[in-house]
Amino acid sequence: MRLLLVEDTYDMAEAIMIRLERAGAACDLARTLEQARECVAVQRYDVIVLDINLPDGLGTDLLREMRARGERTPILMLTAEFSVDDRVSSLNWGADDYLVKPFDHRELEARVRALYRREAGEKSEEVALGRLRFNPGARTLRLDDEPLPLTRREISLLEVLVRNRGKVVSKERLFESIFSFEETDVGMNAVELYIARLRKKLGETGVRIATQRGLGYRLDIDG
Amino acid sequence: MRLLLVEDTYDMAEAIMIRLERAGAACDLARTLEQARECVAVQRYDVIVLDINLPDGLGTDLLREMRARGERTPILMLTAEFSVDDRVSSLNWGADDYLVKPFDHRELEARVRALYRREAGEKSEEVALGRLRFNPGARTLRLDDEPLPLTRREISLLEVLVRNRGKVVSKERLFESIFSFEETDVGMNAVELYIARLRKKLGETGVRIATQRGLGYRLDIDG
DNA sequence: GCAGGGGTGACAGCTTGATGACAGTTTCTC
DNA sequence: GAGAAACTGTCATCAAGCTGTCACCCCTGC
Repeated sequence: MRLLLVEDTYDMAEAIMIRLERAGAACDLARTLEQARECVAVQRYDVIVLDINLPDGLGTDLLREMRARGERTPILMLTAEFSVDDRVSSLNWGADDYLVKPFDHRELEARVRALYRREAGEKSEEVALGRLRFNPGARTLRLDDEPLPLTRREISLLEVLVRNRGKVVSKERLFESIFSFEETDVGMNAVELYIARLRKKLGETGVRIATQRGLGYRLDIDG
Repeated sequence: MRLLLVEDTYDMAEAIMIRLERAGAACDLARTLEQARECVAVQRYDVIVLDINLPDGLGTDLLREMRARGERTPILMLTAEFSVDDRVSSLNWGADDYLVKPFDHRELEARVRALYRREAGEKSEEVALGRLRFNPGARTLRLDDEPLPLTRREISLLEVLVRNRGKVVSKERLFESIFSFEETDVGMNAVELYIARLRKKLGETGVRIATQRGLGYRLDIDG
């Protein structure tokens, strides 16, 4: 999941970043509205977490601009205190959810995940893949009820492939979903590496990753 | 698709070229207005991507010249920052679209493709060819829902034939749509080769490539 | 039957992807 | 906090697939 966090206070931003990254998101941070605009122009995000109070304007401005352009990226607003005004105007302008600070981090994680899931139209959290069952929220994979341990990166990769199972996903797209701008010096070879590692772990489970030369990879399920 | 990119900054040009070429376009690069004029004089393009700020003038000058000559080649303008002036004058002078830098590369790809498609008057992205379905954007071909893998060149060739299905396309025209000036040392035999390879892959799918001796090739659909 | 364009198999060079080994880093455990 | 274990990403090497040339054959229309 590629995520943009727009939040100016250092401590808050840091805390949220750490949590979301641990939860497997490739997470970019913007400290100002201006930075956020640049990020949004260059990168497509799965979810945006947007603070309302920013040094150079209101988060709702960005929200409004994006919706005016027809961008439907799920956006979760953060508001410093419970303000009926903020809430009403946010939802009016097309925010998908909002959260009042201070909040429980697990709450934020759950809501972000819900937005991400809703975007893909998945109803339940767990996805059945032949003999495998994948739970992106809990970040677990099981083979016939037996846990099959994967690392953070492997799960991030698998998550994108599962969301697009049966369809080809380009290597660039996979890269963007796994690595944030901060990790931009990572080579494209890393994607190939994790594909290889995933393949090895998936083994003969009936789930395969097919290579489409020059186009990308596709997750196929036997039977 | 034969495309001209007019862009002076090296990195930007490089990045765009790589993307568009991977997307199957035969892509010429002009670093100056002067170079661009030469290209346009010599070669017919399907789409032109034109930066406004160039070392020896404004992209809008070229736009104006071409429109004055009655050339209707789809042109997408690139502008360094959001300037209402640029936008208004570009669209006034007959630009077909514009994009503000920085942008998401997929956005550029999608817009270029939209212009190309519009030029041919295609409404939807996917084209039905008997039992085959061809999606030039995703660059996929399917036979009864089964993917039929083609290589980059094969798809580029097929794309031109499909756009002109039922009509004869000259070998020179096919050559120009597949190879850019940089690949000009490639022999005309290469077109024949790819025709042969395409024929082999198409097999008995009801889509045939007929040879019109001395004139070119024509894509026919049975039934 | 002959001239010239077109078709095609074989091949060599190149690009892209796969993978083992390794070193730096983080995380876990005691 | 020290040591161990696991995770990450780079590099080098290997394998597979794509590309375009060549050579040679086959048609087709005179």
